[in-house]
Amino acid sequence: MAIRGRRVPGGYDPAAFEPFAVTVDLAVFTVRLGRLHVLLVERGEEPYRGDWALPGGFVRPRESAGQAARRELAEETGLLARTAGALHLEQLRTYSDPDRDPRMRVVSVAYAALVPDLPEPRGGGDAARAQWVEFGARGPLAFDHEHILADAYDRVGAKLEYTCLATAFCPPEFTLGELRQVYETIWGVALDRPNFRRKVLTTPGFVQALEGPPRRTGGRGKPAALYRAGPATTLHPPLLRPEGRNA
Amino acid sequence: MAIRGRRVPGGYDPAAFEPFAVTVDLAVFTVRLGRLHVLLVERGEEPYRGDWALPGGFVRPRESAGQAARRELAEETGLLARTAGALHLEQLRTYSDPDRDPRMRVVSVAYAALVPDLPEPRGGGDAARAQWVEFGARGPLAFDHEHILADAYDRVGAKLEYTCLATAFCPPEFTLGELRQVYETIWGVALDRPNFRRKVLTTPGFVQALEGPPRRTGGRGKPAALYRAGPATTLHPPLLRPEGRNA
DNA sequence: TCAATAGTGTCTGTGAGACATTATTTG
DNA sequence: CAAATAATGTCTCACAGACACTATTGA
Repeated sequence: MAIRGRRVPGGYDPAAFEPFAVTVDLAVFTVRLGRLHVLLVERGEEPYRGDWALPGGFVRPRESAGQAARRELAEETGLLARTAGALHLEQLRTYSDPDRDPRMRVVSVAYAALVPDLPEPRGGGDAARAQWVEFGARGPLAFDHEHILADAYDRVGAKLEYTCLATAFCPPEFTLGELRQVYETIWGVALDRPNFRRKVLTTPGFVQALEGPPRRTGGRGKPAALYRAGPATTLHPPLLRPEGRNA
Repeated sequence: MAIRGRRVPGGYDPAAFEPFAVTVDLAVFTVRLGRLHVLLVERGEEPYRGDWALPGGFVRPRESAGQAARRELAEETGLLARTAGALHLEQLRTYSDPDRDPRMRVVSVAYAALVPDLPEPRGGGDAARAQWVEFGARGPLAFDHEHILADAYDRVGAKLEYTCLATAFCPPEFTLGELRQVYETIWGVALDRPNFRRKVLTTPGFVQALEGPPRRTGGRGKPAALYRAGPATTLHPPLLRPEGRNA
């Protein structure tokens, strides 16, 4: 209560306060084969040895939490830093319960990241790197990571409604069917195809039709036109999910 | 990179990491006389001596950031802890730039609080307590607090659209005119009175009409019916501000 | 009286939900 | 052929914006 406070005069003494460790935890989502997946690591040490956990690590002395999150994301996915730098990363919130880590006082800044379907993250040659795990398929995670992951999932679902975030799950060129599948997968509902198409195409800047009439098939039916993500970042009006959200 | 990491085997050593201080900063808003106000303190020490800053303080060893924010809110407003406990407090985001405080490494978890028009915060008898300052009336704040305050303002404006948050700015019993003034003050736009009334009254659970026909005047015109905040927390569909939001 | 606010009612345009229908591919 | 997906079109209802109008107070 000395440094920023206005009640205790005199200087400040950093050593007077028990040190906090500051970490970042990442909830990295992708859509694979119509299923939502999360990047997880298996813990090799106590506590929670053998359990799954969110990837993460310490914030270094000269970096911000956002920089630490981006660095960890690049390390865990095995992507080049430049590629990882283009991915969507969003600060979720900070978890600071005094007992969230039994070893010491750790405050963790959680981030959510959305990536298109990437190759299996096995770049560095290190063992025990992160793996894609289907959302909800693995039991409780270590520490309070189950809680963080649930918060991240809620946030992502909510942001799909009023932002163009869904394109972050898609490759650079995608069909409207793939984009719709992102919504359906994350929200867990079926959307009316014609209405979805109308909504997306009439929202200025959401997607851009690719000029050359290339078409790509997603399996059986008629080939679909390709689109790119547009310049817009928010949706007006929003694309609300069918039954009112907000549990 | 030892504690949570899976690459460096062996135990962990807290002393190996430069200690971080963790603080909370509060952006406390209220509406007074149709103007948005923020709770600020004048700094009595270097750096930024004499500048205005957001109230805040250190997270103590055995409390979470949210508990610290609530404690600071009670201290700065001079309210009883029980009263402050009922106020709306929301974690905004965490600010962690390595150079945000020139003295040491401080990571700050920012909170936004919305309170009805309170008496001037002069409870404790201490000097240099927080004061209500009209939003935008004071020059740049100390540290990165100008940035935090701008983020808080954006967040509050956005949350008015899809939550029942506006009632947090009102006393327990309020008129629809007062509620509308909250929106107009924060959004900085004039709203159509009949349409606002229709929207609020047809949103289930937003407000509850008080039975006895008590009425209260807000100055000149016809007395208005009184309402209480309803049980709902979110608005479906949202109450969007006139010109598309999202700067 | 006027000015200001509360409250009611009406019209209209936008947009979303619920379809039907056609087109184009694979098995 | 059937099945699956893409794409277009149509109808309807809900709801928000833009008013007009009445009611009730204070100056």
